[in-house]
Order: sequence, then C-alpha cells, then structure tokens
Amino acid sequence: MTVTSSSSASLRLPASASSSRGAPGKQPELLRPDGSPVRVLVVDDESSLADLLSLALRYEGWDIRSEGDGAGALRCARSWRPDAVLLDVMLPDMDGLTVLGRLRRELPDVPVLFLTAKDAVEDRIAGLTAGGDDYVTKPFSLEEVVARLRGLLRRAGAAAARSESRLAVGDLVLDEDSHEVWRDGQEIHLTATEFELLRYLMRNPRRVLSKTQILDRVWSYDFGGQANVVELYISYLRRKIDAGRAPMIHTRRGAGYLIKPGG
Amino acid sequence: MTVTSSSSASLRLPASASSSRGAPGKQPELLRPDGSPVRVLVVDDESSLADLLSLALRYEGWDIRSEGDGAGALRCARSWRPDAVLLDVMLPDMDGLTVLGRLRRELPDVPVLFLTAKDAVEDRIAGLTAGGDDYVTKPFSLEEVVARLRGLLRRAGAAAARSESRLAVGDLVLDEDSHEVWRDGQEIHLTATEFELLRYLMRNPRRVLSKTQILDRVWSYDFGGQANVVELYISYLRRKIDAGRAPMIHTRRGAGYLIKPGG
DNA sequence: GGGAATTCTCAGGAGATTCACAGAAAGGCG
DNA sequence: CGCCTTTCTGTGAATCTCCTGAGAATTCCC
Repeated sequence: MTVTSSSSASLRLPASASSSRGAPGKQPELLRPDGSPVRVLVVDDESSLADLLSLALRYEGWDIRSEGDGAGALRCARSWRPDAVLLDVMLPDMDGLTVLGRLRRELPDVPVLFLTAKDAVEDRIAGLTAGGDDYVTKPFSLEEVVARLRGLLRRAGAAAARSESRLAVGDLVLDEDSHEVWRDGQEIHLTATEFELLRYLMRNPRRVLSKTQILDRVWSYDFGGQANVVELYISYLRRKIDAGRAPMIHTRRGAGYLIKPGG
Repeated sequence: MTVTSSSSASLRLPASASSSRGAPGKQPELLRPDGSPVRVLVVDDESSLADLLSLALRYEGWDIRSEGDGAGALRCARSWRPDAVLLDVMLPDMDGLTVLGRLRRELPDVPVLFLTAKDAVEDRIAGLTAGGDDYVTKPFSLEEVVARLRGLLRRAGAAAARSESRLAVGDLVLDEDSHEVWRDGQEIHLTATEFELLRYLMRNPRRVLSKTQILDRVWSYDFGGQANVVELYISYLRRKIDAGRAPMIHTRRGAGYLIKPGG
C-alpha cells in the first residue's frame, strides 16, 4: 500500500479572500489547487435522502456525485478522486466499515463524514472518528451536515485555511471550533439550536432567509412542528445578541429575516 | 535510558512553532530535516487494526506505510527508510524478535514501538525496550500509541525538540514524559485514564470534542461500555483540576467538552 | 493473600433546552 | 383611524442532557 502523504487533499481558499461572505450560491469557499470546486461523493441507498443532500451540497458550490452502494462508491472514488466522502454506514451491498476500509486504501487522506441512525450509535464502531473523520446521526439538519463537512475539509486542507473557523458579521463573531460567540468582544452563551440558527444567518449575511428556508436548513428534515419555532428562536437570539445594542437581526415582513452589521 | 545521539534520525520542529495548537490535522509537529513529514512504518497482520492505526497516525500529519508481515516490513524499511516503526510482535511469517534483529541491522537508530498482547509482556519485551524503544499492550487507546510514538520520535530527534514534552493551557501544565500535572504550580495526582483524557483535551485546546470522539481516542478500541464513562471522568478531572479555581473544562451541551484557559 | 486504588455500571436528580399555545404588539392597508 | 395579518414573546410542560453518589468488579501493589 503505497501511501503518499497529502496529494490531492490540499485545499486552499479562493483568491478573492472575501471569506466573511460564506454565502452559498456560486461562490465556493474552498477550492482545489487547480481552482475547481471541491468534490464530494455522497453514498446513500435511500435516494430521497441522497437527493436532498446532493441538492444542499451543490448549493454550497461543491461538485457532487452520488452513489447508492459500496461498489459504486469505490468505483467513483477510484476514478473521480473526491475531496471528501459522505457515507451512510448502512448500505445494501456491504458493511459501512468494509467500504471505509477499501475507501481508505484508495484515498488515504480524504476525510469521511458518516451518516448513522441514532440508536446505532450505541453499538458504535471504535475509531469511527479516530482519524479526524466525523459522523452525523439521523435525522440530521442540513446545516449540520454542511458545517461538519466544511470542518473536515478545512482541517484536511492547507494549514492556511485552518484559521478559517470563524465567521464575523460586524462586531459579531462566531467560532465553529469552540462553539463560542462574541458580540463586541463579550462572550455570549447560546444553546445548540440557537447556535445553528445564528451560524446559518451569519453564513448568509445581508440576505433575506424565509422561515421555511430556515426550517429546512436548521431543523432536522423530519421535524414536524410549527413553523413558529423559527420566530421563537429568532426572539431568543435577539435577546442575547441584540440586547441593548444596535440590532443586527432584522425582520422583513412577509419575507423572512436577515442579519447585517449594525447601522 | 540509552538514547543514541541520533545520526540520520534528527528531527526538528516546524518553522512555524505554533506548537500550542497540537491540533491534529495536516500540520505535522515533527518534521524531517528536509521538511517532509515524519515517516512511520506500521507492521501488523490484523488489517483492521493496521487500518485504524494508519488512520490515526496519518491524522497526526505523519507519512504512513503499512505492511502485514516481517518480510514486507524489512523490504519497506530498506527502501523507504522510516523514522519510526510500529511493530506487532506477533507476525505470521516470523518471530517479532527476528524482525527486530534484522530491522536493527537495517535501521540502527530508528526507534521501534512494539504492540504486544497483555500477558506476553514480561519475558522478552521488557528487555527490548532498553535501547530506547517502547511498547504498548493490546488493547490500547489511540492516544496512548500516538503519545508513545511522539515520545520516541522526540527523543530520537534533536535535543532542541526535547522541551516539547510539556503541554500547557493557561496555568495548567502536563508533562508527557513524567506524567505529572500541575495547576498553578501545584502538583495534581491523576490516574492513568484521567491523565489520558486530560492530555487529549489539552492537545486540542479551545476545540469542542464530542463524547464519541473522546471515547474513540482515549479508550481502548475494544471498549464496549457506555459513553457515559466520559461524563464520569470529566467529573473526576474537574474535581481535581478545577476544584475551587476558575473552571477550565467546559461543557457544550449537546456538543461535547472543551478545555480553555480560565475566563 | 489482602488491602488500596482504579475502572466502570447504574440510577436518581438537577437543570437546561425545546416547543406548543395564546395573547400582545406591530405593521400594512383601505 | 380601524381592521386584518403577521410577528413577537410570556408561560409552562415535556423532554433531554449532564452530573454525581453508591457500589460492584477488576487490577495493582506490598
């Protein structure tokens, strides 16, 4: 097994390092050395989920391919050389670990994000996250998958990209590694859901996000509750983020919410 | 401890000595004289273990090759010239001692970390470690293997790198060689597991580590228990580390734990 | 062999978090 | 200005996460 260290796995920031604008759309944040978008291979036999994921990841500006079984995944890995793999541990033709093992032999340095059922965590497989890989349990939110994938890509990439774990909008700063948030230098404690909502807003500054959009992105895909939770959580966020200060979270009546630097 | 004052095996710290961020990833902490990453040869016939080890070591930023038997190991040693060898003493084709002997003829100054079953320790292995080598018994934790390997590489390398055996986060200091820990100058006694957990946290300061991550890294690969032990040991650590003082170990509900200087 | 130290399971309880509901407040429009 | 719609937020209940004491099992050490 001839393992060259990092060959294809070096990633870099785009030339126009306007990195604060993590705006999904057509501006990928991470690029391959040749300037082409990052490649992500999605492996899931449930086609509806695979479609949902592909769509969301494409929206990040990444190049996506999707496979429904282990054999296809390996074939694709071999020929397409993705920069990251999103792998459901339950596949029809082979055990997730088997796929992982062979994948590793093919792409030693490519990070893998596992999708696993909630209860399967208990009979977890030792070392699932050992090599810097990560996992997400179903049902997940798209924001979570995207965030973890970005984390993996960031850490697998060039050292220069390492500092990029922070989002900033005005004097509001969010650190994805430590899960810390500051406004004007002062630390603010957020709950898990508040944190994800804020991260989504901050990754789309100055852009109106509808309640539906937010619900689809930040809440799990199987959430069955009222769309009103978004209002509730916006309210929570305002209390913590905007309290006293110039408001950064704005309501666009009939359209949605947006975040922008005070003023 | 007969530390051969290395010849070819001189290692050095990376130019950018941002060593406080022992953050696993692509930033190797130890480099060869030519700036390329350290090379480690993994020799184990159990492929799943070899894969797990390769994964974890590669994540340290090292260049890894893996062989399944003594013959292959010797071949690789000869042509690839690794900086360290991770050697299972139970190999299909030849006795671990034999492999070691020939390895030594090939690479006189390269340190070897033995993997051995628990009960086989006594007799012969102990003697082997006299030359600066070390050993780890199965089942092991990844943190332990990585730590020992780092220790070997460090000691085999330049003296300048010697000071690197200490981790510090705020006024908390941990010595990897002596296994001593101080908070604000005062020594704190930790059990083996507590020590490994703290080391893992301190090697990833200001980063949220999930319970699964911790379990995968700090506990043996064959541990089958509840993820709840992590909570328990965090609790123990807090009692010893944070007692009275400003807490350094923080809980991120729903995400994991992180350590950071008081504040 | 016996005592001490260590590791780990189990379960109760404290507290944090999520969410539905409903009335209050605010915005838009004729 | 009055009415209707949309958004905001207080309340409280259900749930979930995490902490920790007690004690069993195991290992270590003398």
